[in-house]
Amino acid sequence: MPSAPRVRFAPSPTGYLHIGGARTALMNFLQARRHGGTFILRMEDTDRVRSTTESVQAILDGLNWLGIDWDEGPGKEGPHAPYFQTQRLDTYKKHADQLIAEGKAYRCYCTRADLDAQREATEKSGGFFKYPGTCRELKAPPPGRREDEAVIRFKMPSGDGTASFVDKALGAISKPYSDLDDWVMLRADGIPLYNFGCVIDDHLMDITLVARGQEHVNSTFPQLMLYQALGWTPPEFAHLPLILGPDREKLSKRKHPEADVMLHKRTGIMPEALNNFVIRLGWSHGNDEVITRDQMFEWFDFADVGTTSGVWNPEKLLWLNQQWMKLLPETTVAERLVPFLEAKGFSVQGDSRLVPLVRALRERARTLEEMATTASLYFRKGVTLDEKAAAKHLSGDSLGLLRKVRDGIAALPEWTVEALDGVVKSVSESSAVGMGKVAQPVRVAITGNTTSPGIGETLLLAGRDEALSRIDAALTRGG
RNA sequence: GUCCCCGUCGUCUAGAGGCCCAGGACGCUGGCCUUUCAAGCCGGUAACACGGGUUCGAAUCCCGUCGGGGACACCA
Repeated sequence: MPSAPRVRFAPSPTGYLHIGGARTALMNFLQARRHGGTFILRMEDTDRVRSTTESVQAILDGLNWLGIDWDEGPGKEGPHAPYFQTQRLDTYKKHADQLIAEGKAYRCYCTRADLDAQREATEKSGGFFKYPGTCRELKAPPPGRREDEAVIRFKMPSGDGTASFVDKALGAISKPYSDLDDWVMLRADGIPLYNFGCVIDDHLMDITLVARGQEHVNSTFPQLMLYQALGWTPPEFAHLPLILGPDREKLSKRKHPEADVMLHKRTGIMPEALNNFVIRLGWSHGNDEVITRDQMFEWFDFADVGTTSGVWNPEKLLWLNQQWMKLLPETTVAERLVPFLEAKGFSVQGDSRLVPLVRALRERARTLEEMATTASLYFRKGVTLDEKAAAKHLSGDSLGLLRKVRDGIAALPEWTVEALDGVVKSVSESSAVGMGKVAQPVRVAITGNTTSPGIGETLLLAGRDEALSRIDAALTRGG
């Protein structure tokens, strides 16, 4: 490979950023960074009915959230602008005209209705439809038809050759010409189809390596034919394994909600974790699991990409997310937690308990959303006691112990985890009972339940006033 | 249906002929730690799809079978 690769991600803006697309983008981005190359973002917005500007924005937002930065593309006009295919129409026309002039493409006047009928008939009889070349040798429009109504088709080379290429991920792949047909390059309105726009742009943008999902391996063959017809050297290709849903079918927007990158943001997954998870689907570096961005830059190479499709594993994503919550600075996690708490109606901006909260809860939550849910307990006024827990821990001798703890902590000049724990410990010792016997009633009084961080932390998190008031309420209730 | 690609624990994977009666991770599970719950630590569970070759030797190479996925548009 040339020393400075130029790679690209070319999504079609017909919806949100898909998880598979995000991984393709990530890998291309990493490849560029690792080898000092350039990463280009190009919008293949040639599907007139489905492409929307909202989708363009959604894709940009998704990439930004994941920290995947492009060097050339929307908002970063470079030497190969524009980066929207619908703004490059005259370029496509020029090349199409050239191909027609050279006899390598031709105008086709067949109507869609005719073609559809033929296709249906062929398929009904069990075959697979190939364009029969009806208009291949036409010199002029049929009677009553005009040139500007025609689509332009690529003329496949005749004979029994074989198209082949060496894929960086899959190895040698080939397909006989006889399996290919004369495909449409340009619609009558001048808007290109995928195989045409893609090749023209990849070449003009000096792309050296095309890395895309495996669903594109078959379209590589007609594209190769086009490079040949144009006299251009094709780039290298790397076809990445697919990401499958739990049903083992290709992750799709329609059937799999987890295909939406931003859904994960909303459920409290962090970008570090999502990138980490997704890069490990189809690629690995020895036994490494938690991988930082810098390590990705250092290690990633398309040569190490696998060949087998991977199934989406939500459990592992969750595990990775927790690993990342423990790895990232507490303050960073705290900042990210704020919106989730605000969504629950708590204004916590600047609250001094945020960082201690993260410290206590990140070992007990796998997502920011989960952490926020648990954290709500400490921002609310009062608490609802779980009946079973209260019956067990807020009765009899326990209440006496709880009272002693209350008196001890109320007398504390300053609330710190150490001081608070110290009170519980001394009550346990002076009363000659185990720590659990003392801590559990306090825990139930504060959280309403039997599980929480360490008892000192729990008290601190609740805050002096709220903690005392909850204990009083428990004492009152218990008689 | 045709073509293309793929096939190691339930899942993600290591493995590029002997280091593998197959290693790691998630999950599940036993234990330790412990004021609860986690986290952490230690241990367990579980796989080379099948059949033929090639070779002194195959998870690794070849062929076949079976299985899975993908592509077959004036979508990308």
